Order: sequence, then structure tokens, then C-alpha cells
Amino acid sequence: MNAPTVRDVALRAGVSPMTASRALQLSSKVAADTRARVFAAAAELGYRPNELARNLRLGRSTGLIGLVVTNLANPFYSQVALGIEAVAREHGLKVILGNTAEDVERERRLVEEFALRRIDGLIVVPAGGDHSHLALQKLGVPVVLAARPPSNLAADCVLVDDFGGAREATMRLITGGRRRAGFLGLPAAAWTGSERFRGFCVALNEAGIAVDERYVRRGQRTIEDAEKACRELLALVEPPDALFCANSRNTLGAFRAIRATGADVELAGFDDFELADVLGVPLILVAYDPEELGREAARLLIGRLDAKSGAAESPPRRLVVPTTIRTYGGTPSR
Amino acid sequence: MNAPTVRDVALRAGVSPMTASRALQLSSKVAADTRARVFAAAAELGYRPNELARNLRLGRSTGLIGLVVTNLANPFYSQVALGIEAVAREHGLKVILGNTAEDVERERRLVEEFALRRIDGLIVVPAGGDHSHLALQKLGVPVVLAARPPSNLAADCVLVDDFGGAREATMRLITGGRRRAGFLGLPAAAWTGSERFRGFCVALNEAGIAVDERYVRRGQRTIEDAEKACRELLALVEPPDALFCANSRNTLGAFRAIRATGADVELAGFDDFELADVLGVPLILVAYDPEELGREAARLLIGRLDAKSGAAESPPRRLVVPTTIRTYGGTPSR
DNA sequence: CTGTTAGCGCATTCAT
DNA sequence: ATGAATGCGCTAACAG
Repeated sequence: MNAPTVRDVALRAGVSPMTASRALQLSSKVAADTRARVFAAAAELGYRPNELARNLRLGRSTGLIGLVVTNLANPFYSQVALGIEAVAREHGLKVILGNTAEDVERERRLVEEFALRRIDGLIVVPAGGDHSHLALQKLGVPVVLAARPPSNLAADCVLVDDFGGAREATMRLITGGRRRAGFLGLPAAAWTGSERFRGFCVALNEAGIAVDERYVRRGQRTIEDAEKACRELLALVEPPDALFCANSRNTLGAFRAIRATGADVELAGFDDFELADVLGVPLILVAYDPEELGREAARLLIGRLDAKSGAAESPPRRLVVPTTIRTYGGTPSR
Repeated sequence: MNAPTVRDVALRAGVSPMTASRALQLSSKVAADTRARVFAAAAELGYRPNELARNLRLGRSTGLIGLVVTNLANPFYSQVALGIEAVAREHGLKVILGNTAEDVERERRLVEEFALRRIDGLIVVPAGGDHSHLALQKLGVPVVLAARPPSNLAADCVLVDDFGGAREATMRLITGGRRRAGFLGLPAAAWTGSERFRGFCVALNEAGIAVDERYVRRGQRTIEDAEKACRELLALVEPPDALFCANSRNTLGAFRAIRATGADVELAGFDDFELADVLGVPLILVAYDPEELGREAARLLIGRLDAKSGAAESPPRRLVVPTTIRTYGGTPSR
């Protein structure tokens, strides 16, 4: 019950394995009736060429690109994956998937295993701060980072305009008349966290407003944390009259706190989310297209694959996916 | 700049390729100092064994399981993928990913390509109604369907308790005092759609209530469609006083229509979703664990892989993932 | 047009 | 403990 090989097909068709191989490849250098016989035999046997052997022989690559993400259950990353898969498909590549659950050690192992499998390229949403273990370029495997810039690594990357989006959203808070803007953010160590905080600060400074450290809370990881942090801000003697939240978890936590206390705080945040329009609160959200981020990452990678035969290595590239501001009204649609 | 092979390592270590190979495999039948030399050489060269060649030689499988889903951007399927990846990882398998965008032709091609790549097994969320093109079992590749049962195909599958969940939620509407329940559903062709409708009907019948066809609308594919359909129901001379929605899109559309009209309609639906608790409307939702569904599918597949060397084929298995009812209050948390 | 030879990188045999 | 020969399945290169 072993899978049939070209030999089996050739035998059945009464030709040499070579002829069978050629016929199957639609090579023109084979007689029409011979080809027909070979195809018939292949069909009867249910023959499938063994891609492994073929690739080995042809010295070709696997046509596999490794994708390593921190959390596939996060719709953001699954959309990134979707974009990558789409572009990969256009180029005849397949995606092999790994989830790290934000565990750097798992990431390291995954990348190692992918390398052994001879992936053609690697796209990573890195978990940790140091990326030296992702250096597959030495093996001739290009690497692209998604959503976070490389550190200790020369690799292309695609980023979101964290700074610009945060700045713009914060500006809107200010032009809306608010003067005491607070910040609910990620751990400072996270790159996106610091960029978004920088955007927040710059927007305030441009408006001649100093950043008030009392209004800055960081490191909330869950909606509950964020709600708690926001309540603390609202309980200050002179509470903030506006908040910029660095991600949707913080935005949602803030929303809960604000709705519960009935405070007059204008809310802005990074990341758009479903149902933002029905919360019944005015909302300024920074939106972007994760799928496009994935597509760009894949394009970058494929560019490297195509260029590999070509000239010298070009320096690492850095692409930025733009953000847009979405505003939602506070009145439920009637 | 070609990747180094065992030969290169052997040359450098001053041994034969065979000895190098053995040393690298940690075979005991090699002198300690020889092994050390081989390892040193391998390290200096940055040697990586070529999995392709190794697998070819060993006649082994690729250790790849194909995952084909209809829409990776759907959080449901990405969670399924996460569950599959987790179990696959435990068993040293990797997941190769394909997205069909609900296109049966693409699904057919993807499965074909996966088969050529000699995947060990296949998990599919099938797009269409007929699954005969998924019959890889003839090639010795087990197939597991996720979320939908096989038709024209002998394959294992893991389903959600569509019927039970719908029945239970509908019962809750009735015990809540409602008598005129409507149904907002999927196209009847969709298996989940018909099962959920069946659950709805049975619950009504058990309560001695006849299904009123005026209150049944199907085939809504977007939230907007669902809202429109719901508005039509609410505009009837004797509108329904309760609604069961077959998926979250319908639930959200119904929510919008109900909130906009202020109608007194109790709402139930299949699929839990983020923010369900802040909508300010009482909600009865059927929840389940997509990740668990993925894990079960992977376990089923791996069971087949393990059993392949063993006895005769056992008949197709069908697993059902349970649902739970979640109720959300109508009063915003204060 | 078709067959023969050879080898991709590795590891199982059988030698030594 | 090590090495030589051999072949996994496939296909370029060179015959014929």
C-alpha cells in the first residue's frame, strides 16, 4: 500500500522512469501517445509526485515561509496572518505556522525548527526585546519582523505608525478643548508602548501643554487592570478631562470606568474594535489595516527571496503602515 | 555560499561522512573525541541537517499537518487554529496553513497542493456542501473536518453542539415568558444553520408552541442584512416578542434594530462575543470554546496517525464540543 | 523522442 | 568504532 512512484507509473505505462517523469512534467519532448499512456497509468495508480524528492533533486527550496506570532487568537495577528497567506499564495508559497504565546524560549525553538525544515523565509512577530536568535540570514534565510522593529538584528520590518497615530488622536483630544489629557499605556519596555507614549507627549507639547505624570499609568495588561488604573485617575483631586489609551484593552477598561463613574472624560485610543459605535460614548480611535501589514511583510520577504540570486545585500528596510482616525459619536444610533 | 552538508562537516573533522552523520545523531557508536571534533566542525560551518533529505531517506513523513480554513480573520477560526497548533506542537508536528475565503475551488487546489507536499494529515473547515474532493484517505492521509460534518466523505469530525445550544437558548426565551419567538438565521444550506434552526424549532415544540413562519428570516450574511431583516419582523402587525439569532452577525444586527426601535424583544443568539455585557440589553448567548474544538480535531487526527500502522480502519468518529449559556444583564454595570 | 547514467543529502546495511 | 556501498524518489545531463 506504499505510495506509487514514477517507477511504478513507468512500469505500468511500459516506458522508462525518465520518460514518465518528462511526460508528467508536461515537457514537450515526449510523444503525445506516450504521454497519454503515462497519464493513464498515473491516474490508475493514483500517483502523486513526491515533492520532497523533487525539491531535493532540484536543489530547490521548500516553498515554505515560516510565520511565528505571539498570539494567534488575537484578531490582530490572525489578520496579519491572513494577509501574509494571501501574498504567499500569489507567489506559490505556503505558510507554516507557529505560536509562541509570548514565550521567547518557544520562539527560539520554533525558529530553530523552521530553519531545519529549510524554510525559504521567516516572518516573526517577536516576543522579546532581543532578537539575535532570529538571525537566520546567515543561513541565507531572509527575516522580516512584523509590528516591532528589530533589535540586535539586521532585518526588514513592517511597523504600524504608532507614533503618528497616537499623536494625531491626542491632538484631536486637544482641539476638542481638553487640556488635562491622561495616558493609559503598555509596559514601557514594549516598543509600541513607548512609541505611542511619545506620540501622546509630542501632541501635548505641540499644544504647549506639559505632560502631567500624575495622569500617566502604564503596564495594564488586562481590561480589569485598565479599569482600575482609570478609576484611580478619575479619583484624583483634579482628574484628567481626557484620556489616550495605548491599546484596546486599555480603551475598554477606561470606557468601563468612565461609564460607571459618569465622569466627563473624552476618550481616545489605539486600535479600532468591533462595536465601538454602540458603546454610547464619543470615541476617537486609531485604526489601521493588520491585513495590509501582513501583505507588506510578505512582499518585503518575497523581495528578498527574489533578490537573493542578484547583487549584494541591500540594507534593512523599514516600512510603516499608516493609521487613520475614526471617530464614533456618543449618541446611540436611532 | 551553499549550505554545508555532512560531507563538508566530515571533511573538516577528518572523518567519513558516515561517521559525521552518526556523531550528529548522538549515536552511541562513536568515540567521544571523534564526536567532539565533528560537533566542532559542524558548529564552525554552521551546519544544519537537511530535513528534506533526511525525511526522504528515512521514508518518514513530513511532520506537517495541513490546516485549511474558510476565513482566518474570523476570530473563531483563528482560535481553532491556535488549539490545533498547540496539540500539534506537543506531538512534534507543524501546521501548514491555507485560507480558502469560502471558495471551494481554492479549497480543492489547496488540498491538492498539501497532498503533493506529503502532509501527514489534514484538518479542514470545509467551504462547500460536497466534500468528495477532500478524500485524501486513499493516499493514506487522514482527514478531520472541523465545525461541519462530512458529506460524501468518510472522515472524522468535530462539531459544535449547534442543536443543543440553540434549543437551550430558545428554551430560556420561553421560560422567560416569551411566546412569539422569531428566528434570524443563516442560509438553510449551511449545516450549522439548519441545525440551529432545528434546535430552535424543537424548543418551541416542546413548549407546545408552533413555529410561526412569518417570524423566520434566513440568509442574512452581514450585520446590515440582519438589522434590516429584524426591522421587518418588528414592523409586523403582531411582531415577535423574542428572537433567536443563529450567529453573532445576526445577533448584532438584531441588537441594532431593537435598540433603534425600542421594541420590547428579548434577544438570544449563537456565539458569544466581546462587549456583550456592555450593550445595555439583556442577552442570552450560546458560548463554546473554539480552541477546544481545534484541540479535539488535532487529537482525532493524531489518533489516526498513530493508529495507521495498527489494525484495520475504524469507522469515522464524530465529536461534539459542548455549549454553555451565558446571560448578560440589561443594566449597564454601575 | 526516449533511455542511461548519475547525484541531490542523508542514513541503513554490511563490511572492516 | 569507523568506512564503503547502496538507495530513498526524482530529474538534469548526456547519450542514442
